[in-house]
Amino acid sequence: MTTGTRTHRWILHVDLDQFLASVELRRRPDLVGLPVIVGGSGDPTAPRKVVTCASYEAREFGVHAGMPLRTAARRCPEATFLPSDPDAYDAASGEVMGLLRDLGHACEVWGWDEAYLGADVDDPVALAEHLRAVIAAATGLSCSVGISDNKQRAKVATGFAKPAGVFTLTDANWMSVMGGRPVDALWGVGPKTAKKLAGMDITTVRELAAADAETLTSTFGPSTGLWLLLLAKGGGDDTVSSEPWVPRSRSHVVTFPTDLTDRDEIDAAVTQLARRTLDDVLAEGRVVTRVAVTVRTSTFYTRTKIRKLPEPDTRDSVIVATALAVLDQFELDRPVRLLGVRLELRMPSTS
DNA sequence: TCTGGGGTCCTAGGACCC
DNA sequence: TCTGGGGTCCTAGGACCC
Repeated sequence: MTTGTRTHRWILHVDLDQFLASVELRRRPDLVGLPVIVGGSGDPTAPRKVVTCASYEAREFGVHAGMPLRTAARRCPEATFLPSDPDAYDAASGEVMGLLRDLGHACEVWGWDEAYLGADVDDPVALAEHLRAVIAAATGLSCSVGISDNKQRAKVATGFAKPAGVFTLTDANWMSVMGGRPVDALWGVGPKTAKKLAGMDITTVRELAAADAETLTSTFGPSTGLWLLLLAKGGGDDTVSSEPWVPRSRSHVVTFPTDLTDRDEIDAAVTQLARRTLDDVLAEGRVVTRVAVTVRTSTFYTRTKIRKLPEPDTRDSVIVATALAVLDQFELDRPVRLLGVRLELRMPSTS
C-alpha cells in the first residue's frame, strides 16, 4: 500500500458525474435519460428542503443543488423526486475509492465523490482513460478527470472535462484557457474575495496573476494574499497523501419545518442533537474537546458559540450539559429556525 | 418562489502571563 | 510609577467547498 505525503509528476482529480443521481439511476434504469432530483424525503412539496443532486436532464430545466425542492418542482414538474439515501451513497463511494486505491498510485479521498491520485507516469491521459473505464465497468458509474501538477489546477481542469471526459491543464495552456475568466473560476476564490478584488480593479485571472504582491498582502493578509497570487498563476498544493483522513469535528444541524418558540422544545432539540452527534463520535472511537452550538433565527441571523471542555471527554452528561450551557448564552428572543451542535475532536497523537 | 447539511481553514482581538 | 513588548490560549466570525 502506498502511504505518506509527497509530490508526484502528475496529479489527477477524479470527480464522479452527478454522483447521487447516478447511484439512484443504477437501481432505477427506467429513469435513465429523464430528469431526476434527489433531496429531502423525496417529497417535492416539503418546505425548507433543498435539492442535493439533480441529474443532467433536470439541470436543463435550471434545477441545481441547493435549490428549494418546491422551486425545483415548479421548474421541472415532470422530474422524478427521490429521497436522499446516504447509506447507498456511502457504499457506492466505497466501491469507487477502493478501485482507485487498487490502481497502485497515491490516492487521497475528498468526500463522497472526489479523489486525487498522485502518479509518476509518462502518460497521465492514458491513466485517466484507464481509471474511467475501470470504474465504469465495475460500478456502472461515470466520472471525469482533471490532470495537472497540483490539486487546485487539477480541480479546475475537471470542470472542463465534465461530463465523462478528461482535460489537462498545465503551464502550457493555463493562461490561454483561464486568463480571461473571472477570478472566482479559481478553486478557493468565492464571491466575497471576488468582490474585494473587483474593488481593486482586478476581475480576471490574468489581472490577478499580474497584481502587486504587496497590494494583495495588505488587503488579504500575508498568507492569503500570496496564496491568491499563486492560484492565479496556476499554482497550488502539489502533495497527495494516502493517509486516511482524520476528521476534526462532527456535527448535525436541523432546520425545523416551523420555527421553535418554546424554550423546552429548544432545549430538547439541542439535547437530541448533542446525543446524536456524540453517538457518531463514540462510534469512531474519538474524544470531544470543544462543544459548539449554532442558532439561526427566523430572520436568518446565524451565530455560533463554542466552549472548551475542562478535559477531553466522552460522557453524555458532560457533552449535553455543556451544549445546554452554551445554548443558554444566546438571547433566544426570536423564533428559532435552525439549531446545530458541532463537537470538535481530540486529534490522535502523531507519534 | 425565501434561503439544507456537513465540513475545513484562516484571521482578529481580548485575556493573561512574563 | 509607568510602560514596553512577546507569546499563548481562547472565542468569534468570515469565507469557502461539496
